[in-house]
Amino acid sequence: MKDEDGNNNNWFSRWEDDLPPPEELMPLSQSLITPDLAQAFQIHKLPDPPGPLPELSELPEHPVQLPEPSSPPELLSSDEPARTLKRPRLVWTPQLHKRFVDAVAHLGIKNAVPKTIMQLMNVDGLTRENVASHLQKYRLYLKRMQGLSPEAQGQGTHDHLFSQAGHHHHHGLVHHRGAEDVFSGQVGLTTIHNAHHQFHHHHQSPYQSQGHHHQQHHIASGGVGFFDHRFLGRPQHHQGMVGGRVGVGPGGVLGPATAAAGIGGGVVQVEDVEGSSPPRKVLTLFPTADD
DNA sequence: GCCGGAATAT
DNA sequence: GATATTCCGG
Repeated sequence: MKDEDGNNNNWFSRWEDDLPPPEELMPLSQSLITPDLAQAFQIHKLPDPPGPLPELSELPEHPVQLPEPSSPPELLSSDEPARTLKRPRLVWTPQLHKRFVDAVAHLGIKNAVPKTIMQLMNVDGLTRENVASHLQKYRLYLKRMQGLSPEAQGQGTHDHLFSQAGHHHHHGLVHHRGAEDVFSGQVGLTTIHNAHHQFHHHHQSPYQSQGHHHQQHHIASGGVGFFDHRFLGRPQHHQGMVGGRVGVGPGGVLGPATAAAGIGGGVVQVEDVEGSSPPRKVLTLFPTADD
């Protein structure tokens, strides 16, 4: 136990120092235990044992996987479907939310319905109900945005991310009123250009390989023109029933079923990045891997 | 019966 | 407050 007072502590002392800022990177497999459980046990952070902890730098290309509970603490026979088990609450991490927003943006308002969004998001284990619930909240968020000055919108002075991703624990003098630190995705920061389907990222898709559906959208930020009108009238382009079934019905603890959908179509996303004198833009293919 | 959306519950 | 579940109309 040599402690050199400063920076030569063992991992135990500095394990959280090494944690990259949430804004930097965030593994898509965040909850090792269910939020409920964590809450019930009043666990806020779970010190990962010194072992193979989720690699932050090893983000796979895209097939997003929802963290699945290995199994409820209770007994779970290896052959019991346990169709009465409840799946843990979904935690909408910024990454997931971004996928959601991207999906919604790419679908027209006409197609931006739970099922379609869910399919586009292509997240393993994500249910239609999950999306529906989130969508409901998202719409409320948008509605509140409507009545705000354009400044206030992009002005996400504090781009709060809800979920337990960027937990601040400051209680003091931050009195907010109105909708400031609510949803705040990069909704107001992201510009989506329509691009021709140039790329074809195909990953393993055990379930389906749908063709490409390319939707073109222009989402400008800063303007009051949210994705409102452009939302209101989109040529539909249904891809028909994709057989993408991600696992589990009721309570089915879906394993690491890597359900990936071949999201064809290359929609390029352009976002402004600050930090340098000349703001630069970054292109991202739709099925953002770097989210 | 499936789905979407709002209301309501946890 | 966030997410889930229920309810109801289409």
